[in-house]
Amino acid sequence: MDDLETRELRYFVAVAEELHFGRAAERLGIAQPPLSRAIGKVEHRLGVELLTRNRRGVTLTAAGQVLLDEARTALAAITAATRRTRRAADPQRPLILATKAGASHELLLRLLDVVGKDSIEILLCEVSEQAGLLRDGSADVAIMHHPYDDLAGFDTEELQTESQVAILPAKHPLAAREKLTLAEVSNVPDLPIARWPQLDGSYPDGPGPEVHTQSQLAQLVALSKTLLVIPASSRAWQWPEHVAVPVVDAPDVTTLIAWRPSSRSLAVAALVRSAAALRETT
Amino acid sequence: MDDLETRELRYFVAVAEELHFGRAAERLGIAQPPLSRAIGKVEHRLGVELLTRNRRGVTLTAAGQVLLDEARTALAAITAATRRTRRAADPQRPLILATKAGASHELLLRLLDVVGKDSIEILLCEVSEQAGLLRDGSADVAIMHHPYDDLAGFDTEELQTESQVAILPAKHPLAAREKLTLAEVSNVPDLPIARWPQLDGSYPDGPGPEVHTQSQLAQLVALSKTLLVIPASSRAWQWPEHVAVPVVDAPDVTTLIAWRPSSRSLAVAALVRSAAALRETT
DNA sequence: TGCTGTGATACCCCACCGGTATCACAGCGC
DNA sequence: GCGCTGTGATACCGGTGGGGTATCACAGCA
Repeated sequence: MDDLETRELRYFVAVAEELHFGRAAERLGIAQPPLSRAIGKVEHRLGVELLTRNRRGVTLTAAGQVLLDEARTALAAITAATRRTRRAADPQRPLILATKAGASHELLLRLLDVVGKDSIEILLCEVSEQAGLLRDGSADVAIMHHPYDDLAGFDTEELQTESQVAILPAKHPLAAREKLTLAEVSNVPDLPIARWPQLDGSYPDGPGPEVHTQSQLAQLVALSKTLLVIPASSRAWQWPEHVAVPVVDAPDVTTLIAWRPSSRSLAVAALVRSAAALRETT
Repeated sequence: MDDLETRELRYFVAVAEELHFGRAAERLGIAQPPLSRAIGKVEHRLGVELLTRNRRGVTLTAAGQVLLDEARTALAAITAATRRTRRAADPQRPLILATKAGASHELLLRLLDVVGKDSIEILLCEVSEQAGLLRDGSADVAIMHHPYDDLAGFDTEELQTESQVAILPAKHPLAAREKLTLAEVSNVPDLPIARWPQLDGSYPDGPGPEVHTQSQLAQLVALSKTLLVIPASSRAWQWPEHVAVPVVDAPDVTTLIAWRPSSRSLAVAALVRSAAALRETT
């Protein structure tokens, strides 16, 4: 009836993200007039104003913001449909496991050891990307970390629990300490906590540096610009310029294996079983 | 790039559900040849065989089954996008609360009393429909019941916990009992447990009658065809021909209020707060 | 007062969706 | 063996509409 077409969703997301018809059109590989028309038609069909075109630029209305969120998830579902279908048709497809680089490294090695390296493909991703990769069909299972990652909508199995350490520049006074508390690390004036981009791509206010990848963060710690608190097993973080100090009152971090509840894949179930068995033998 | 169009998703779902091009075309309001072409084109683009056309009928391949699931959720996301956008643009929209008819009736009345009847619209639905209504934007919040309903993907707040009762035909010998156990009610030869349709619309095997609405079930109990075990507060079930007997070892049922985690609506948050406050004063 | 950069409008073309007519083929009754 | 029926696929054709170019309207700004 008045469902939006895939094309219209893509077009709107492009405009809403660029906030500029010309650039959005370029990104989409079409000319600007058809784009204007398409967006106008969507607004007319919905009976809702999505964008306010004032002199010098475009802004989202509240309804437009809602549609941006919804359109993104709808598009993810659509690409997931083709991806999962293609993969379902491939007889010897390996499972794809998404995990943050460097996190729970030993556990991952043990898991690979048990299930065999060939039956799984590892997809290394940046912080908190796993949920999106599971959702859009790029991955079948993911290693995630409570309470860091958003587990909403996934089935999970706990694998291990561990304490957290502060990663500090080796030269910093706090690096010599035997142990630290959250209070001590949360307000170090010369090592402000780094700021990650929010869902809309903007950064929260604060004194810390802006980062969007793990390696940036590692670099910034080495440069004595920031500190961070992470699970003890995140070995990839340990540069020579880093020192890890236990944070005694930081909440424990649970490593979990997560998958989509609607997945009926036997291979996923077997992998989860293997991972859970791994936990019990340790 | 090679995302499926909304139209193609709808077409495929229709064919996959009907397993018959002619009927599917009729349901879609188009002629059969364009439908055949469209499906063929999708198969070609994906490089995957979705349907096997053998003499006398069509069947889904494994990949086709995957696409059917994925396409359904993608379509739900698409319709949700327009619905939520329209609702976001409506300044005095009431919240829509989905709930099974008759379940947690008193609690619902108290909630309406607190927040005001005009700020909420009640959407009565059949068993386990709430999740779908939340997902496709038909409802903003839902009253759900653990462990009956699938809470995956939603944020929830517990509201109350209660024991369960067996609903029996008044004339049945077991109806005279003070209390019952799960073992006693689970294998009564003349009152077999009713069978609900599964996700694919088919019914599981078993001796019990097939049902797909609550009222059918209530009727069947009154006719001495089946029995059921439900939360004690489900008052709407209490026909004159019914008797409720406590089932002492049945697991407690928790009534929850559920909403989509991505909802940033202040009204939803306020409603949840009101509901939680209701719990504490009781 | 131009100049620049923005999105909207005017107009044209052709790709593609959907329609009708027809085919290919398998079951089935005789 | 013959039609007859019911299935999905193919052939062809016309109209809608998406995309293109050219241009406008208008606001900032030197």
